[in-house]
Amino acid sequence: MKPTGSNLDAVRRHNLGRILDLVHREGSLSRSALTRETGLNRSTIAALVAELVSRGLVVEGVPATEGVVGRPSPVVSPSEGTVVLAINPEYDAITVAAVTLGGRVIERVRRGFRTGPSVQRAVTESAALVSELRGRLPSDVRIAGIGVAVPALVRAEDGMVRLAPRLGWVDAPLAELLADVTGLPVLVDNDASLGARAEYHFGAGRGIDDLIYLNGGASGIGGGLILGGRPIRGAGGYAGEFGHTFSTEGGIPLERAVTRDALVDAVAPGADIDDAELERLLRATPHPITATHAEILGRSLGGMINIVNPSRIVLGGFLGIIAACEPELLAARVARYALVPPGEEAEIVRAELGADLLLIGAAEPVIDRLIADPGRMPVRLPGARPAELQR
Amino acid sequence: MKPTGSNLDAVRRHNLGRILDLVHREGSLSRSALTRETGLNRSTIAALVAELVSRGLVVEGVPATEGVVGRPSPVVSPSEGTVVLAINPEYDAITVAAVTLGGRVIERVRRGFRTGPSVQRAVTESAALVSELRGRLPSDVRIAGIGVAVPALVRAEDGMVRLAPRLGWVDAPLAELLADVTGLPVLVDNDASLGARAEYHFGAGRGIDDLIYLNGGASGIGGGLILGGRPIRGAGGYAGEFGHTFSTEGGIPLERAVTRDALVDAVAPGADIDDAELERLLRATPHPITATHAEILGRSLGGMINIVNPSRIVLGGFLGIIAACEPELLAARVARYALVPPGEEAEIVRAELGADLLLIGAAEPVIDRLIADPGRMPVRLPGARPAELQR
DNA sequence: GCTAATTGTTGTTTACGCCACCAAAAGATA
DNA sequence: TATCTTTTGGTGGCGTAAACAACAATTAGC
Repeated sequence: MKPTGSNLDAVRRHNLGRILDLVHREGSLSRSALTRETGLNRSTIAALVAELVSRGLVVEGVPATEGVVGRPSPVVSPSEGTVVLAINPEYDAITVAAVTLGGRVIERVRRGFRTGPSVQRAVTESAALVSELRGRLPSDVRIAGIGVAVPALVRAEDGMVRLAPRLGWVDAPLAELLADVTGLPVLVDNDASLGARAEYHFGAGRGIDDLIYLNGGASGIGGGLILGGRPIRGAGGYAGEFGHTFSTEGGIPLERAVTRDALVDAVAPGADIDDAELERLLRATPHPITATHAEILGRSLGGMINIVNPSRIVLGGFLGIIAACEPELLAARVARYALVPPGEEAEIVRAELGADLLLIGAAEPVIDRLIADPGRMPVRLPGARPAELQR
Repeated sequence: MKPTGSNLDAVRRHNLGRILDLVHREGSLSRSALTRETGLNRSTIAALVAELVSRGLVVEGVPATEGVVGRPSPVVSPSEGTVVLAINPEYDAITVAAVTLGGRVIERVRRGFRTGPSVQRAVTESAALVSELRGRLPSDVRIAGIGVAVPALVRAEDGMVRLAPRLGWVDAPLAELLADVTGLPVLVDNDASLGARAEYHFGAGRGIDDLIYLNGGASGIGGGLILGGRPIRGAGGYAGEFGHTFSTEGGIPLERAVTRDALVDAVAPGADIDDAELERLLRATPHPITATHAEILGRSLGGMINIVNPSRIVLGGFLGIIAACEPELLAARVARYALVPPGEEAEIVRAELGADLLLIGAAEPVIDRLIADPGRMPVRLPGARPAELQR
C-alpha cells in the first residue's frame, strides 16, 4: 500500500521536482520562464530554485540579454556538480559514463572483452570502471545513483535480470550486486526501453506522447513503448519486445527475419563494420536485401500500429538504415498492412541520438527518482557557499 | 500549457479526490480505513469527509459493529444525492441511466428504434430520455454531468464522433450538441474503451493494471487497453480497436472472421436471440464453429500479448461465450502464438459485468473529473442541513 | 466493572505558497 | 541624456491545510 495522501511536504517535493523536470528537459530556462510554465509565484520560484541550488542540482547563471524589455531573469541550468553514473554492459564491452541533468554525457570510460562477461565479472569490471570514472571527475561532484541499461528482460522493481540471452545471464540480481560493491543506489532496466525514453526526451520522439521505438543491433531487435507520455512495460516488462514478434504467418521472429548480419553479408561478407560504414556501403552499392528487409519490417510495423496507434515510430540502428535506404517501400508496406485511420497518423522517422543513447536512457530512471524527491540530495555544507551570481 | 505547479488548493483538491476515488472504487469504507489508505491524519480525514458530505458526494453512516476493539468508525459511502447521467446510443436503441459514485445504476430508461438514428435524432431522443429520467429522480438530486458511450471512433478531448460506421455518423460534434440541449457538461468516448474501464474498476479486471478487454457484439468486436493502470487511447483514440486487426495472413479483419452471426447461424439460423440463449444453445448442441472461432481468436490474442504483455485478457459478449465453450483450445492456441514469457503471464477470463457495463463505463470519465476536483460540486445550501449521523 | 485499544474531536502548531510592496534593470521615448 | 514603461527580483507578512497533542468516547476482553 502506497502513501497516497498529499501534504505540505508533498507540495514542496512536487514543485521542486517540477522545476527539476523542466530544467532536465529544456536544458536551460530563465526563472521567469519557470514561473510561466509552472504557474507558481515569482517568489515561490525564487525560493525553490534557491533550494535546488543549495542541493547542488542546478546553477543560476547570468541572464541572457535577449533584447526584451524588463529586468533580465537569471538562467537556471543543470549543475555539473551532481551526476548519474550510467552503465551499459554489452556482449563485447562495458561502458560507464557520467550523465548530468539535461541528459549530457560529460565523461565516459569503456572496457572491451573478447567474450561475454559473466555476471560476476561484469559487476567487478563495472565497479572498477566506476572508480576510474570517479577519479576523473572533480572531487566534489556528487553521485545521485547508478542507472544500468542491460540487453535483457529485467524486473525493474528490484533490478533482477531475468534473462539475458546474449550475455547468458539468468536470474541475476544485478542491482543488488552493483549496489553492494559501489554503495550507491542502482536502477536497472532493459536497454531498448531506456533507449526509447532517451529518444522520447531528447531525440526523434520529443513531445510525441504515443510512440514506438525500435532498435536494430548486432544481436537482435529491441524496442520500447511510450503511450500517453509514459513508458509502458507491461505486466512482466515484456511490452515493446517487438523483436520477438512473429513476422510472418509461419512464425519466425522478426529479429531472425530481419538481421544486421544479413545486411553486412550482402555488401561486405564477414566484415566487421559499424553502422555508418554499413550504410555507406549499402548506399554505394544498392542490394535487393534492403527491399526484402523493408517489406518484412513494414508489415510488422503495420501490425503494431493497428494495436497501439502511435503517432510516430522511431527506428534506430540498422533499422534506421533500412528506413533511410527504402523510405517509399517501407511506407507503402506499412500503409498496406496498417489500417487507414491509425496508419496515416503514424510517421516513421529515424532515431536521432547516437552512441550516447543508452547511457542517457540508463540515467533516466535515476533522474526520475531525483525528480520525484529532490530532497534526496543533501544540502551542501555551509562551508561551500552557494555560487554567487556572477557576470 | 497546463498549470503544473502545486499549491495548498491543489493539496486539498488532491486529498478530496483521493477519498472520493477510494469511496468510488470500494463502495464503502470506514473513516479509519481512509486514514490507513491515505496516510493522512485522523483529523484531516474528518475535515475532508465533512466537506465531501457538504458537497453532496458522500454520506456518513452508522459504523458497522465489526467486533473489533476500539471506538467504531463511521462508514463513508457514495451519496445518491449526486449522479452521473450515462447515455449509450446504439443502432437499435438509446439507453440513459443514472449512475452513482461506486458505479451503481439506480435508474434507467430506454427507447428502441427500427433503424439507426441520425445524429440529430439521437440528440433529441437523448434529451427527452434525460428529462424523463430526471423526473423519476428525487428533485434534490444533483447531476454531475453526462457521460456518453458511443460505438464509434471518438476524439475524447472535445467529444467529436469521427466515425461511427454502424450508426452512419461522420464528424458529429456529439458532446457539443448534447451540452447545448441539456445544459450539462458532456464527455463522450468509445464504448469499448469505456467498457474496459468498467471491467477494470468493477469487473473481471479489478486490480489488474495491464489488461486487454475485448467485447464481441452483434456489430463487431471492440476493445480497450489498460496499461500501467491507465486507459490507453493512442494518438487518435484507435489503440485497442482490435476488431480491425488482421486475423490471418491474407488479411481479413478479426471482426469479420469471428462474428456473432456465424455462431447464431450455426445453432439457430436467422433467429433473434440474446447472448444467454446463444450460450445455452451452443452448450446444448456443440458445433464445430466454436472451435474454429476459438482458434482464430486465440491466435489474434497471441499477437496482442506479444506486443503489450498484459497480465489478463477480459472477454465480453460472444467472445466470452467462445472462451467459456472452448477454454482449452483457446488457451492452447494462445500458448502457441504468444511468446512463452508474456504468454504464460496472460490469464484469459470472461467479463463479469452484464448489461450495465457500458453505462457504468460511460459514467467513469465524468467521475474522473469529479475526482480531479470535487470542489466542482457546490456546497449544499445552509437551509438543507447536512444529514445528521443517525443510528 | 475495569483495562486496553482504537478512534472521534478540539485547539494549537508548522510550513508552504501567495500577495503587496519596493527596488533593480533593461528597452522605449523624448 | 534623462525619463518613462515594462518586467522581474527581493522581502516581510498573511492565509490556509495538514500535522500534532491532549482528551473524550466507545468497544472488546477479562
